[in-house]
Amino acid sequence: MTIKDIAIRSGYAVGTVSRVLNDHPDVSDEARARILAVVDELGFKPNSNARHLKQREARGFSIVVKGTHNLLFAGIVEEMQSRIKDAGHSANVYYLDEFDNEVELALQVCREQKPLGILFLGGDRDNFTRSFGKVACPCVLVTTRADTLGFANLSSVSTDDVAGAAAAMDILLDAGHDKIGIIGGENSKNADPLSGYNSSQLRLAGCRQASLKRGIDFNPEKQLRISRYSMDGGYEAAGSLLEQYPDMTAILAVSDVMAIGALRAIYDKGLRVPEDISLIGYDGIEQAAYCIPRLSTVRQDVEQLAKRGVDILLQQTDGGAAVHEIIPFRVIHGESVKDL
Amino acid sequence: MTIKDIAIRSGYAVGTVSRVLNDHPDVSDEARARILAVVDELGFKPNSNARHLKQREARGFSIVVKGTHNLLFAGIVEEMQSRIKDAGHSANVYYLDEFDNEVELALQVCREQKPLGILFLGGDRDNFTRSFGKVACPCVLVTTRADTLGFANLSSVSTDDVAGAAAAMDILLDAGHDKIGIIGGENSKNADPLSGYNSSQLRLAGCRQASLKRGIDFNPEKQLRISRYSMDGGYEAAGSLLEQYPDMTAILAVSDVMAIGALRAIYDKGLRVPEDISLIGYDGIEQAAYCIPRLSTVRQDVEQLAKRGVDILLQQTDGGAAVHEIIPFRVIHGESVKDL
DNA sequence: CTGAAAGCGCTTACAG
DNA sequence: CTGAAAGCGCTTACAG
Repeated sequence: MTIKDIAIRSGYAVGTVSRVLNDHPDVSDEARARILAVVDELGFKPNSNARHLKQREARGFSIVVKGTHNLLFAGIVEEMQSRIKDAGHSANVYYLDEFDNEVELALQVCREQKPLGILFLGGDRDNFTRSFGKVACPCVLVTTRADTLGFANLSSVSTDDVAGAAAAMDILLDAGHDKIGIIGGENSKNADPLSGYNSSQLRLAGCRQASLKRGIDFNPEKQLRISRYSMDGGYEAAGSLLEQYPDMTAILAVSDVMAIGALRAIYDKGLRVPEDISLIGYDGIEQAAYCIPRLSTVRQDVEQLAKRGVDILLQQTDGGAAVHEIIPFRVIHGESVKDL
Repeated sequence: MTIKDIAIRSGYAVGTVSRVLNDHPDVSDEARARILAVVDELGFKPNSNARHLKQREARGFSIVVKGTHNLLFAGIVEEMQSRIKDAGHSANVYYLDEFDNEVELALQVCREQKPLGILFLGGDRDNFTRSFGKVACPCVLVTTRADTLGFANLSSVSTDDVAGAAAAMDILLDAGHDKIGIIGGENSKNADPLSGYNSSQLRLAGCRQASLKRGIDFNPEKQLRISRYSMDGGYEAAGSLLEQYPDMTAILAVSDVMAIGALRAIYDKGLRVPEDISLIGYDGIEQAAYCIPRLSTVRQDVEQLAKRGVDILLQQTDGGAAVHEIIPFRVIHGESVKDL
């Protein structure tokens, strides 16, 4: 069934049907009523391929989510969708694998859907450097800084990863720990885990800074393990630390998911959190609060990241300049850190 | 940039370019090489709107996932994607909200993408009854039975929810528990939680059967709470049970996610699992194994569900008849159930 | 093996 | 306010 069937059945031309379907103002009430009745009766749905193929004007927003299973992003997406809807717009969400190229996907979306703007949840700096120049619409990168990328149509809303990780580290240091194992997150293969702009790299830099500031040596060889962003990865990494760094008294993981894995690894070695090993995560996902013991962590402000991301995108769509905003994090004191 | 640009630049006609792009056999090696070189040089990507609009023959498979955050489905999707790829096909994944209509989405996908077949992860029986008749391609419903729906093009691969829940219940009963609180899952509003074909309804039926079989009364008023499929929901439901059913010694939740919430609720009341309250979940998601204590649960066989789902779909695509297969579940003995 | 042309189902100036 | 027509970027019989 096509628009043509509706035209025949309603006695109007296809152009008029199209106008009704698109809420075009120049249509008589009579035509609108008649056509909508037929559309309803036949259960007609326009073919969006044809629509997008022809449509030149941009409509709706797109949200590109890097990492299907990312629990932090899951919360942000929901919040964004409802905010976009509240602003009277529609939103399409695209999920891609953690290791796929989000900018290439965005390029395709631009070509084929012509969105008013795009929100990126997470992003790999290299992908942006390489291909973002070809994206024309306003975009906001959420949870990752984009100020140093220097694109005029790319804003960002993020948490200060360096400061956040330093704050997490400070919790452990303040509690008297100075033998701290650290679990970093895997980025693009063979990148230096300690320098660079990806979130794990920034967080590890924060850990090191916090250490050095107190005159405590930071020895990656001994203290650091790199892991996938998964419970399984955290489990392995913590296991390795527990074995090879026996006088360690605390572990910091740069994501809660890995911390949850570490928690179980510690128990499986016959140790307890926080009695034997203190533990702190990062992100502040819902699950952290359901752990036993409740996980101490640094919470990224999901509501604000979503709200400001959408606000800035809407603003930029109206011709505003790119903005780079830092949203404050919050330290969550759970039950997983013990004073020495 | 369009196929026309490639045609001009390569000196061939658009038809030939299209043939090369679609791996059509009737193209000279010379033309193929020249055209691919230009495509590569210009970084051309065909517009899939135009492609799908014109294309009559079906290509690729679609996976429709009901519930963006469903951790059980997440594992299945990954497995399916790799199996479809191994079979030399492509797969598109569509995620929708738990409360959106998956069959309507499938209908749109059929109209616009013309897939060879569709895998549904989760499904609401009412939606299928109402609209699945309009879906023409072979489909497989995964994790939910479809045999009683009676559609010739709809197979299913699922776990026996009644037997699985009865097995979970038996673990508690065998351990000597006879005052068991039960957390059911929310379906379509104001449905009877105890009769019907949705997974929670079937699982609750299994719980009741297992109870009655031992001559133990099943009193929904006292024993049953209905909850959203979330940690938060499980937390609330368990809290309510703990307060209003004080001599309860065990809780069964029809999903692990709710069980994780219940676990924390029990601790927050100053009680311990399994010393004071035994706990068992359902599904066997990865997280259950990371809980402290490790969660006892009934595991759905994710690999087999994915494998058989894909196999049956491929088979049906070649003209096979609809098949309804039951995959055995496995009882996982964690650390969360104590013998009384 | 290749080209020219019709057409997929829409939207959108252009007339009237 | 409405209709007739061009055209979005592809694919696919149909000739040759």
